[in-house]
Amino acid sequence: MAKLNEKIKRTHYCGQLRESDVGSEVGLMGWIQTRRDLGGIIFLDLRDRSGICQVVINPEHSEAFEIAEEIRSEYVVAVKGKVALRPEENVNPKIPTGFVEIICEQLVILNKSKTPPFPIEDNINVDESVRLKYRYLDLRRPRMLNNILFRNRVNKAIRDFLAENGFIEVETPMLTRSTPEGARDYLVPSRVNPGSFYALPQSPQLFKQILMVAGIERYYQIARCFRDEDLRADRQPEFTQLDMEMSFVEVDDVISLNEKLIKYIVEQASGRKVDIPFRRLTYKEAMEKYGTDKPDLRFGMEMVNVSDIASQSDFKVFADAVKDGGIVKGINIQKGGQIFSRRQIDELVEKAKELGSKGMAWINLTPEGVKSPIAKFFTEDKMNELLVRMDAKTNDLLIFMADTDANKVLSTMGQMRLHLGKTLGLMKKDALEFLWVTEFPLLEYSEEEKRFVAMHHPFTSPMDEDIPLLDQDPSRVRAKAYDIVLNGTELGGGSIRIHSSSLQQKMFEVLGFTEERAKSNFGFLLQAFEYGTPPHGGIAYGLDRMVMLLQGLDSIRDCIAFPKTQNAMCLMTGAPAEVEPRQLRDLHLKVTI
RNA sequence: GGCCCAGUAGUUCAGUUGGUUUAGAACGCCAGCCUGUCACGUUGGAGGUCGAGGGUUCGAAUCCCUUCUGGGUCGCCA
Repeated sequence: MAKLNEKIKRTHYCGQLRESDVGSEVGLMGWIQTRRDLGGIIFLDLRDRSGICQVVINPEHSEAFEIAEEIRSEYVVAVKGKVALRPEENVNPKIPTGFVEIICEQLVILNKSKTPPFPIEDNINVDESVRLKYRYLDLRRPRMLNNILFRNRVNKAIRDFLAENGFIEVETPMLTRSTPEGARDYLVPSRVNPGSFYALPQSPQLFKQILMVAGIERYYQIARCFRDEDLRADRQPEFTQLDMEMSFVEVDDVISLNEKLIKYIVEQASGRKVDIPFRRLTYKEAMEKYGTDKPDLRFGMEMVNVSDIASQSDFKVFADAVKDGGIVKGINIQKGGQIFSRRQIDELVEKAKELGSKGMAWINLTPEGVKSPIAKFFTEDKMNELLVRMDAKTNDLLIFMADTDANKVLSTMGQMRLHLGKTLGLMKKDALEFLWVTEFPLLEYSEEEKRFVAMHHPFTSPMDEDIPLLDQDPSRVRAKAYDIVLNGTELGGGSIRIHSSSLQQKMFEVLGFTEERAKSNFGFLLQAFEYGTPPHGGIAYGLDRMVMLLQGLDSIRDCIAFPKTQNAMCLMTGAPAEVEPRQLRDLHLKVTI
């Protein structure tokens, strides 16, 4: 094995060679994708970060030829040779470099490789655990490399845009204090302070607010965050947020700046156009029309409230639901009567029950007239009124759900809408339907804790006109909070914060914090707020999710270089692992299992 | 914590009514031949504690129990 650069200097990247390079003397370095040994002539496909090109070794160069006979997959080699145009009949149109090849003059093996456990190529079907164990090989695959490169472009676009707009990147501590509320913390024992623990940040929330008090005015950070909860395809225990905060802003300022940011990111990283401003829905509208706070707007099928008409029918299920304070909602599946057979409609009814509904009524508006098990309960007038309300046209299929629990109807119907969207192929993967959801409730009642908890977090500002309701009816207070939704997935969320220490104390009061507890957990924030806090607000994005969605991936694991498994383990390093007793002693810890 | 799916050569899988099986195939790997391949071809070869442990049985990859691992999902994720 020769020293690097002893004989060959790298002059080009494999994937960039074109017909215009024909005749030039090049030095290439990379990995062997494949060797095709025809006996009297050997072809090597050489791969580097940029792509693949073919190297030809003729027997005239006996030294190189002997070396080429030894070469195996994933050997690291250096090649010196001349770029030549391939004879017409030997062009490979499948690769960008397929018109040319390197006539090898010198070949050096820089390093050997064991046979990889799986082929380094796209479209492999290999168990993810094998890929994770050999992540360094998995990342060599073009598709994975492309995800990493894409993510890098997203990060660069973020930094370029925010720097251009006066934002300052500030790092905040990873070792911080545990706070109540929210997810389970990852704890780090302190050696110097026996019995005390740091927590890894769930988000830099408090620090970024303090930075506003500090006069930074515009902050951002691509921040690693930690939550010790169970994993999912779109959830890892450590993940990355694009976190930002601005002073002297209201909701619309944050939203409009972020629309420009997202437009810039998508255009720079993907080269795709994005129209702004995005659509907006209030939380209430979203729930009433789509049954969720993160509607997928790639398709319509909005829910329609028909409680008033339904209550006047003789159909007991409808009438009773409304009478007992519930609602009846319908969805018009356009041309559904042509798409769904009677048997498939029955399957939809089954699906509705699976989703938690007591049942599902339907009306099929066939060219011959109304066909429906519930038609007999409606007078002709009421049926017509219902059809008009549902905007029903011939061949449309209308479905209805009713319950005394209005929220249950909304959520079940919302899930049914998603099921229909999926079944009917309406969720186009390449669509980008951004949406702001605004005016979230400030609080929600926790049955488990028998008290109000913050829906977003305890520092979210109520809407000015709702502040009086804090005392009267906390459940009705709306917040200056907003979520950004993409294709039915929550991309990020934020709010205008409370900047008055008295309002903040009031908020803790409503949340049932004693004064001592508020002081001990958040005293530093309350104290900071007493020293001239500017009005401020911000937003945080799940960056892994953003990359996943923009790249059309099914899991954030595919855009994280070294992700963890569902058991929160790293199959490559074996983390987490036991430690030496000495380390535990230093930390004053005793393991009890 | 609950539910569901999957663990058999390096990889992807077949084999599961318990016994003609010495557990097969493809790709990969190794060796020979081959001067225009690019899924090279061709001839031959090696390679397995059937995830682990226990049980039932004359006999277990196959049935039962426990457990581990990977994935999905509900709970959880301010």
